[in-house]
Amino acid sequence: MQHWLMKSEPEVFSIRDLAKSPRKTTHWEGVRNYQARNFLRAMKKGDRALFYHSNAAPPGVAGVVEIVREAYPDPTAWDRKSDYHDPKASPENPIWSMVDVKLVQVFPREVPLDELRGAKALAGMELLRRGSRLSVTPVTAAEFRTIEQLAAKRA
DNA sequence: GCCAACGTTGGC
DNA sequence: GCCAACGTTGGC
Repeated sequence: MQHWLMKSEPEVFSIRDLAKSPRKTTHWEGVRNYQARNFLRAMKKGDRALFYHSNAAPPGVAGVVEIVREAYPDPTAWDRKSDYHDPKASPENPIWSMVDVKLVQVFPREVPLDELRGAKALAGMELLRRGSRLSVTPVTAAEFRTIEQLAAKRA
Protein backbone atom coordinates (compact mmCIF):
# COMPACT_ATOMS: atom_id res chain seq x y z
CA MET A 1 0.00 0.00 0.00
CA GLN A 2 1.23 3.46 -0.88
CA HIS A 3 0.74 6.64 1.11
CA TRP A 4 0.05 10.13 -0.14
CA LEU A 5 -0.70 13.68 0.91
CA MET A 6 -3.43 15.67 -0.81
CA LYS A 7 -3.96 19.40 -0.34
CA SER A 8 -7.26 21.19 -0.31
CA GLU A 9 -8.14 24.72 0.69
CA PRO A 10 -10.75 24.38 3.45
CA GLU A 11 -12.61 27.42 2.09
CA VAL A 12 -13.07 25.46 -1.12
CA PHE A 13 -13.43 21.95 0.26
CA SER A 14 -12.57 20.99 3.83
CA ILE A 15 -12.44 17.64 5.56
CA ARG A 16 -15.73 18.61 7.19
CA ASP A 17 -17.27 19.01 3.76
CA LEU A 18 -16.06 15.51 2.99
CA ALA A 19 -17.61 14.20 6.22
CA LYS A 20 -20.95 15.68 5.08
CA SER A 21 -20.70 14.27 1.55
CA PRO A 22 -22.81 11.29 0.47
CA ARG A 23 -21.04 8.06 1.52
CA LYS A 24 -18.29 10.40 2.81
CA THR A 25 -16.83 10.13 -0.66
CA THR A 26 -15.84 12.75 -3.22
CA HIS A 27 -14.22 13.19 -6.61
CA TRP A 28 -10.79 14.76 -6.24
CA GLU A 29 -11.18 17.01 -9.26
CA GLY A 30 -9.27 20.08 -10.34
CA VAL A 31 -5.66 18.91 -10.26
CA ARG A 32 -3.99 20.86 -13.09
CA ASN A 33 -0.34 20.11 -12.64
CA TYR A 34 1.30 17.26 -14.56
CA GLN A 35 3.44 15.99 -11.75
CA ALA A 36 0.52 15.93 -9.35
CA ARG A 37 -1.66 14.29 -12.00
CA ASN A 38 0.93 11.55 -12.48
CA PHE A 39 0.83 10.85 -8.76
CA LEU A 40 -2.97 10.59 -8.97
CA ARG A 41 -2.54 8.05 -11.76
CA ALA A 42 -0.12 6.02 -9.63
CA MET A 43 -2.67 5.66 -6.83
CA LYS A 44 -4.15 2.25 -6.13
CA LYS A 45 -7.45 1.36 -4.57
CA GLY A 46 -6.87 1.02 -0.84
CA ASP A 47 -4.01 3.52 -0.71
CA ARG A 48 -4.32 6.05 2.08
CA ALA A 49 -3.75 9.77 1.91
CA LEU A 50 -3.35 12.55 4.45
CA PHE A 51 -5.90 15.32 3.94
CA TYR A 52 -4.04 18.61 4.21
CA HIS A 53 -5.66 22.01 4.67
CA SER A 54 -3.67 24.56 2.71
CA ASN A 55 -4.19 28.31 2.72
CA ALA A 56 -5.65 27.95 6.19
CA ALA A 57 -4.88 29.52 9.54
CA PRO A 58 -3.00 27.48 10.46
CA PRO A 59 -2.39 25.08 7.59
CA GLY A 60 -2.11 21.44 8.68
CA VAL A 61 -3.07 17.81 8.31
CA ALA A 62 -6.74 17.29 9.16
CA GLY A 63 -7.28 13.57 8.67
CA VAL A 64 -7.00 10.49 6.50
CA VAL A 65 -8.79 9.38 3.34
CA GLU A 66 -8.72 6.18 1.31
CA ILE A 67 -8.53 5.89 -2.45
CA VAL A 68 -11.74 4.08 -3.45
CA ARG A 69 -11.55 4.59 -7.22
CA GLU A 70 -8.41 4.77 -9.30
CA ALA A 71 -7.68 7.55 -11.78
CA TYR A 72 -10.21 8.34 -14.51
CA PRO A 73 -10.85 11.42 -16.66
CA ASP A 74 -11.72 14.64 -14.84
CA PRO A 75 -14.77 16.04 -16.65
CA THR A 76 -14.42 19.50 -15.10
CA ALA A 77 -11.47 19.99 -17.48
CA TRP A 78 -13.76 20.37 -20.52
CA ASP A 79 -16.61 22.04 -18.64
CA ARG A 80 -16.45 25.66 -19.75
CA LYS A 81 -18.33 26.77 -16.67
CA SER A 82 -15.92 25.09 -14.27
CA ASP A 83 -13.22 26.98 -12.40
CA TYR A 84 -10.95 24.15 -13.49
CA HIS A 85 -11.69 24.47 -17.19
CA ASP A 86 -8.79 23.74 -19.52
CA PRO A 87 -9.44 24.73 -23.16
CA LYS A 88 -7.04 22.04 -24.36
CA ALA A 89 -9.04 19.23 -22.74
CA SER A 90 -11.97 17.36 -24.29
CA PRO A 91 -13.77 14.03 -23.74
CA GLU A 92 -11.58 12.61 -26.53
CA ASN A 93 -8.45 14.05 -24.95
CA PRO A 94 -9.19 14.41 -21.23
CA ILE A 95 -5.59 15.35 -20.25
CA TRP A 96 -6.49 15.53 -16.55
CA SER A 97 -7.37 12.77 -14.11
CA MET A 98 -9.11 12.46 -10.80
CA VAL A 99 -9.62 9.77 -8.18
CA ASP A 100 -12.40 9.16 -5.68
CA VAL A 101 -11.54 9.35 -2.01
CA LYS A 102 -13.48 8.28 1.05
CA LEU A 103 -13.09 9.66 4.55
CA VAL A 104 -11.34 7.29 6.95
CA GLN A 105 -10.76 9.54 9.91
CA VAL A 106 -11.02 13.15 10.97
CA PHE A 107 -8.10 13.59 13.35
CA PRO A 108 -9.07 14.49 16.94
CA ARG A 109 -6.93 17.56 16.32
CA GLU A 110 -5.28 19.01 13.23
CA VAL A 111 -1.52 18.71 13.11
CA PRO A 112 -0.34 22.22 12.20
CA LEU A 113 2.42 22.84 9.69
CA ASP A 114 4.85 24.26 12.24
CA GLU A 115 4.55 21.05 14.24
CA LEU A 116 5.34 19.01 11.12
CA ARG A 117 8.41 21.17 10.61
CA GLY A 118 9.45 20.52 14.17
CA ALA A 119 9.33 16.72 13.86
CA LYS A 120 12.72 15.20 13.11
CA ALA A 121 11.14 12.11 11.55
CA LEU A 122 9.54 14.34 8.90
CA ALA A 123 12.65 16.23 7.85
CA GLY A 124 12.60 14.68 4.37
CA MET A 125 8.94 15.29 3.60
CA GLU A 126 8.18 16.77 0.19
CA LEU A 127 5.57 19.06 1.73
CA LEU A 128 8.20 20.68 3.91
CA ARG A 129 10.65 21.37 1.14
CA ARG A 130 11.20 25.04 0.53
CA GLY A 131 9.00 26.26 -2.31
CA SER A 132 7.10 23.00 -2.54
CA ARG A 133 3.69 23.58 -4.09
CA LEU A 134 2.63 20.17 -5.37
CA SER A 135 -0.95 19.45 -4.34
CA VAL A 136 -0.48 15.67 -4.45
CA THR A 137 2.70 14.08 -3.13
CA PRO A 138 3.85 10.66 -2.03
CA VAL A 139 4.56 10.15 1.66
CA THR A 140 6.54 7.30 3.19
CA ALA A 141 4.83 4.81 5.48
CA ALA A 142 7.02 6.07 8.32
CA GLU A 143 6.04 9.69 7.71
CA PHE A 144 2.39 8.71 7.53
CA ARG A 145 2.59 6.86 10.84
CA THR A 146 4.46 9.72 12.49
CA ILE A 147 1.72 12.18 11.56
CA GLU A 148 -1.01 9.82 12.77
CA GLN A 149 0.79 9.59 16.09
CA LEU A 150 1.15 13.38 16.33
CA ALA A 151 -2.58 13.70 15.71
CA ALA A 152 -3.39 11.29 18.53
CA LYS A 153 -1.20 13.20 20.97
CA ARG A 154 -2.30 16.23 22.93
CA ALA A 155 -0.72 19.39 21.52
C1' DG B 1 -2.53 41.63 0.96
C1' DC B 2 2.32 40.59 0.09
C1' DC B 3 5.60 38.10 -2.14
C1' DA B 4 8.88 34.09 -3.00
C1' DA B 5 9.01 30.12 -5.56
C1' DC B 6 7.55 27.64 -9.08
C1' DG B 7 5.14 26.19 -13.60
C1' DT B 8 3.58 27.56 -18.12
C1' DT B 9 3.38 30.22 -22.26
C1' DG B 10 4.95 32.13 -26.30
C1' DG B 11 8.18 35.08 -29.05
C1' DC B 12 12.32 34.56 -31.13
C1' DG C 1 15.52 25.34 -27.30
C1' DC C 2 16.07 29.61 -24.61
C1' DC C 3 14.23 32.62 -21.50
C1' DA C 4 11.35 36.70 -20.13
C1' DA C 5 6.82 37.54 -18.86
C1' DC C 6 3.07 36.07 -16.71
C1' DG C 7 -0.06 33.34 -13.65
C1' DT C 8 -0.59 30.50 -9.56
C1' DT C 9 0.28 28.55 -5.04
C1' DG C 10 0.40 29.00 -0.43
C1' DG C 11 2.78 30.59 3.87
C1' DC C 12 2.83 34.48 6.46
